[in-house]
Amino acid sequence: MELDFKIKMNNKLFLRNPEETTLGKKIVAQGLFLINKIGFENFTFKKLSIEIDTTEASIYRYFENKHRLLVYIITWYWSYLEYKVIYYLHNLNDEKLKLETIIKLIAQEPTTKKKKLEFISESEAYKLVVSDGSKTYLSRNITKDNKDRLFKPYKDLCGRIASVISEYNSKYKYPHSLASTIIEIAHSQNFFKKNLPSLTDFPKDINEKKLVEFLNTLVFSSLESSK
Amino acid sequence: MELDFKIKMNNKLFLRNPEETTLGKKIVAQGLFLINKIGFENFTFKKLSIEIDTTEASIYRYFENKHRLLVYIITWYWSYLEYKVIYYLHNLNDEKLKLETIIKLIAQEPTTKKKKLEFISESEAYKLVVSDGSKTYLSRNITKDNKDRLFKPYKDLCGRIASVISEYNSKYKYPHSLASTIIEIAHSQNFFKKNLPSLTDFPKDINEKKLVEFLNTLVFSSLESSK
DNA sequence: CAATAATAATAGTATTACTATTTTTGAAGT
DNA sequence: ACTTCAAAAATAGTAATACTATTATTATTG
Repeated sequence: MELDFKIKMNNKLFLRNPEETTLGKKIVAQGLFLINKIGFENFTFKKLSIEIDTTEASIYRYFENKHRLLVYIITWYWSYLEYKVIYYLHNLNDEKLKLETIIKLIAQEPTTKKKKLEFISESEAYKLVVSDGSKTYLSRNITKDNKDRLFKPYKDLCGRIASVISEYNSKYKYPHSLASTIIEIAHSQNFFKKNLPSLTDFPKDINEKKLVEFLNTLVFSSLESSK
Repeated sequence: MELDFKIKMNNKLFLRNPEETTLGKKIVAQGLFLINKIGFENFTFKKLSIEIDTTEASIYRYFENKHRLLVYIITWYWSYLEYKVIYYLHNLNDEKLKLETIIKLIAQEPTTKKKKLEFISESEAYKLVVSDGSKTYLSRNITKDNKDRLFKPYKDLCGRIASVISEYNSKYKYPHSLASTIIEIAHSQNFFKKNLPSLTDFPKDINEKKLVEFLNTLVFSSLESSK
């Protein structure tokens, strides 16, 4: 697959654009690894600064706080995923196949490939989305963050999925809710599968096939019944 | 409604049982209000101690940290909700009606009534579940917390709902995933409705009627299609 | 009513989350 | 090559947070 595009990040997210310097890229890329390793709650700029051999204050010159770094990475992932959706849907004409493709893209953990252009690892970003993605909006700053348009990539992705849903069945009344439901459930079921398996019916070791099947039933029977 | 029961809390949750003392009950009840007011991230035992006119150290004698207090309240809510489910399903024979009742109980914010026996406010607990409920398990302690059986009430509730699902349609392959999906989506859609309305199709001011309808379609069309 | 156990308050400490100030680096002009 | 000056990063802080050890107070029992 060749994805050739440039993700434009919201500049409210950072104090200094991390893409522009070696240190900035290191903060984001290694920050992502460290958060996944020790958990967002335990993650501090101090620990990251030791890891990448710089100082706390230098990191603060790029990001206001660790929450903004989290939103930066998660937001990047939503934009990246939207591009992937555009790319994979490009040649498809069947609306059902389009939705099935979207569900797979959201629910399946990407296999690690050596990143080329991007300094952010896709598979690490997917892990972070599953374990900490909802923390971006489950915060007291949500009103301000929303005004700063930080959730635009997530809304754009939902909006795009909602359009495909409406094309499949224009009578269906809840395309946006169904779109956000697909995303949220794909991630929460993946999380439960790994950590609280009794809340699911998926075997822990196996891949996401059953989850994809579960989501397909959920989505298509809803959309069929209201045709 | 008369619910007459005693919720038995897991004693791994606290260092000293808060139900046994006036101070303990104040910590939980007022803690819940304060978390809802300022947000879990901004909440500290110091701030709570000022609010209820005691000291930080006294609160630490009851709860190891603020995360445990959060889990205490959320866990209490799951147990309370399971009792409510038992109570409301008691006289029902129709399986469809049972599931519809469950969906309503989960999705509708309870109207505040003066609590009698319980020192925890049900409607405040519901608000907390919507905004911070998932933070109980989205933490690095999940493996240890799970071993301490902290998520038992949530699992029990899901298990009970899964049973009703299986009774309605014994062929359906994902009763547990569907049960946890109902709970997670009811709360995340309620949260989005309030904070990021473009991710839903529900008008902000109106009650949960449309959300209930959305969930009903989702659940029953899935269950019908695989009969 | 003294002994002792339970409870809570005082007074700490280490870490976290930042910020102000100083130093270093590196490019531009002379 | 050498100064100038601005950008970048490091040093050295501070206030708040998340706890803990110690001391004091209160309640209970022999």
